[in-house]
Amino acid sequence: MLREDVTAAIRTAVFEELAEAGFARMSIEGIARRAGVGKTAVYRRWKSKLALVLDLVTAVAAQGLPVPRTGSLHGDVRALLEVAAGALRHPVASRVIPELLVESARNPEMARAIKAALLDSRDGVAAVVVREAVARGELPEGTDPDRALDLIAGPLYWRLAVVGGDLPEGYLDGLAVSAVAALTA
Amino acid sequence: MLREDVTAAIRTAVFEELAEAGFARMSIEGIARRAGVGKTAVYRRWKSKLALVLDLVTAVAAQGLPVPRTGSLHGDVRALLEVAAGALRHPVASRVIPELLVESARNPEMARAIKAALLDSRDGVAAVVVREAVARGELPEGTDPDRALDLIAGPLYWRLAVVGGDLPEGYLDGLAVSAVAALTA
DNA sequence: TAGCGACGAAACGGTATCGTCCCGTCCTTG
DNA sequence: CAAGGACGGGACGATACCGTTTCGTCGCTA
Repeated sequence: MLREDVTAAIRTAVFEELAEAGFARMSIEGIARRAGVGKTAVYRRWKSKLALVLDLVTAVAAQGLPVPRTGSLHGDVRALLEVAAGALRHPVASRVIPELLVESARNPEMARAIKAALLDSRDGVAAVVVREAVARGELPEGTDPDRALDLIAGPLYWRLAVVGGDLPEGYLDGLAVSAVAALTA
Repeated sequence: MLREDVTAAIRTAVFEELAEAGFARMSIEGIARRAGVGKTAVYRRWKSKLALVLDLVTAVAAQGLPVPRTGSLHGDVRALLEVAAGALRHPVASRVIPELLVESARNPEMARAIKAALLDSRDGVAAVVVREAVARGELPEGTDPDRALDLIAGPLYWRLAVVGGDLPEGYLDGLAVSAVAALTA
């Protein structure tokens, strides 16, 4: 039986290595070293670096994303932004997520896993939010959920993950208002 | 005297390697191989991989960005989006830009160069556009140019560079309208 | 036409990681 | 208390780059 504490130590080490060095620079040896574990323990569980990361990503994806149901488009958007900002402000996640997104441009398997983990679930959430807003008459029929996600997630991702900017007091509030205005324009 | 055709071949090879393998995986040997050149030719010009890429980035940055002056906020935003979309649709640039942005999260020197190349100049452009829109009365005084850039560039970057989506007919037009609505909200 | 210098190729010793294998220890289970 | 198995450690040959050096070729220029 594989020891669960060893498995957990490896998982943690992978996230840290991924944040610090990135997927390309990350090595099995480095992971084992950081986890205080033999290489054997890693290879006993996963057959490659890619399989390891893919496993972690899908594990995170399985948790799913809560769908906000605040009763108004603005409320839903605000809640979505709050969740996204929480993730992107996490010092490890904020480096791991862009790293994996860039890596997935070169790796179809990675792309599939990442899309399932972040985009589809988030997209699913966006689709639900849009559908309910349409039902309430807050958005015109035929509103594209993908485009809605662009307008909601794009500015926040750009600021937090791309430019590396901070998140001033009240920024999310203003962004929610702007996103709703953009959606209804 | 260093031969200019050799230098050009190396530059081209760097961009291609950067797009294909990424900064971390890219090697001087690989660059020389792709350029059909000896390693010596590369080391004769640059002292490291980082110096090489930094040099290319600042060279691109030196070209600067045209400031749109269409006379209206909507026109300026639309023009900005057009320029950005042109860059992000280029098959090499669309991979190189996110790659370097992610790399710059780990490399202060890279971060400085990239910021100067893409963000500051684009930010400068955004600042000009915002200032003129304020002067025309299209935007309230005190509008934050950074936030404006988030709202304009964010959705497009998210779609083209992060999610890897396409650019449907008329998307930029709609995005320009949405961005203006978001700015004036 | 003679010489200088950049060129491509290739070899150098050095480092890092690969994935595999073996060893001796320790914990758990039966 | 005996046995099996996962453990950490480390050696293994193989591969890929590192940055440097040497060599012979080729194209300028004086």
